[in-house]
Amino acid sequence: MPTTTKEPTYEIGQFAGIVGLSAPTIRYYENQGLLKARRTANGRRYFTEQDIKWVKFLLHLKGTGMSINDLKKYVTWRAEGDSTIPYRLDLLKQTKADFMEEYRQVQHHLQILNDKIDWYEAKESGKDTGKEPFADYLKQVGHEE
Amino acid sequence: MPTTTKEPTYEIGQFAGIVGLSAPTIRYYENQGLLKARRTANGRRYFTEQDIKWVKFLLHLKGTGMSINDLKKYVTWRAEGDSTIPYRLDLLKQTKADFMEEYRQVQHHLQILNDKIDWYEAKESGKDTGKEPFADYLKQVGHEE
DNA sequence: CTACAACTTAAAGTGAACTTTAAGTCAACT
DNA sequence: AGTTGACTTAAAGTTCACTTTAAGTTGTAG
Repeated sequence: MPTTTKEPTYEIGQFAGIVGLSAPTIRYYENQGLLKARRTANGRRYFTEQDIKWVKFLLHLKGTGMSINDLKKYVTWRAEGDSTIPYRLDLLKQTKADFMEEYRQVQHHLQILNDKIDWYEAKESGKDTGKEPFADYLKQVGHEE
Repeated sequence: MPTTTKEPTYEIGQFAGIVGLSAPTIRYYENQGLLKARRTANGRRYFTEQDIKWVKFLLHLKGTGMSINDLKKYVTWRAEGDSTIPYRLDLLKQTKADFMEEYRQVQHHLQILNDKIDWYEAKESGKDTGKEPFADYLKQVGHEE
């Protein structure tokens, strides 16, 4: 008794929905060479579970700051086989380094944003109490660099 | 003995250098209403230490994800006085909420990136030893969502 | 068998945030 | 006084990552 359940396939619309992109974006990615779609006899694209995993992986890389162009490089090298692993590794490491740098800066930006929110909240609550000991506090939180 | 040291002022190029933007970008920001420049008798812009602080603050907000349009709203409300503080606070809080959401996602993306780097490094070091116990490891780190 | 939704293509359009260009004015140095 | 570099403007151009359009084909439900 063959329990060979055939792997499900998806047309572009369904596939797009699953990976959280639009159908045109999927076509765009295919044109950019980031993914390749199988075709039915009538020329319609269809995708597999593997494709879902692949796109999700690409989106993770993209989410760390890799541009479409970076992804293209990666995909091209990947297609060229194991000899390009050092290039791919360098690219990923550089991506990580850039990410970490951005991360640090963004932490600082968040700090300032939080300070400002606190500042406004203190000011608002002060408005209600009628008191205003905020002139000093104001200076204190005056964003020095 | 008057120690009244006059506050230094900067022309657009110097100012741009200090805040880390280009002169055209400063002009662009001024056109967008994000900052206002004083002018000399001859129509040249000049900027003060206050302007430096202001732009740096804007860049911190921008760095947390606020668009030029968001910044415009903020600046407009700010110019309208204390009555708009609730709007400004809402905008900053929403910015923070969006930021935190993005932050969470990006943490996950980084995790995947790190996994992949580890995976490539394991593969590379494996190539040198000649051993290959990586088939299993490979599957383990096969990015499930 | 006829709707109608979902697919196909190539090409043009969009929005965000600048950047570049062109033509001109002005300040500072030798 | 002349050259050079920094400024002035408005407008057009650039880049990125899609999105929209237009015209046509195909699969399915009634």
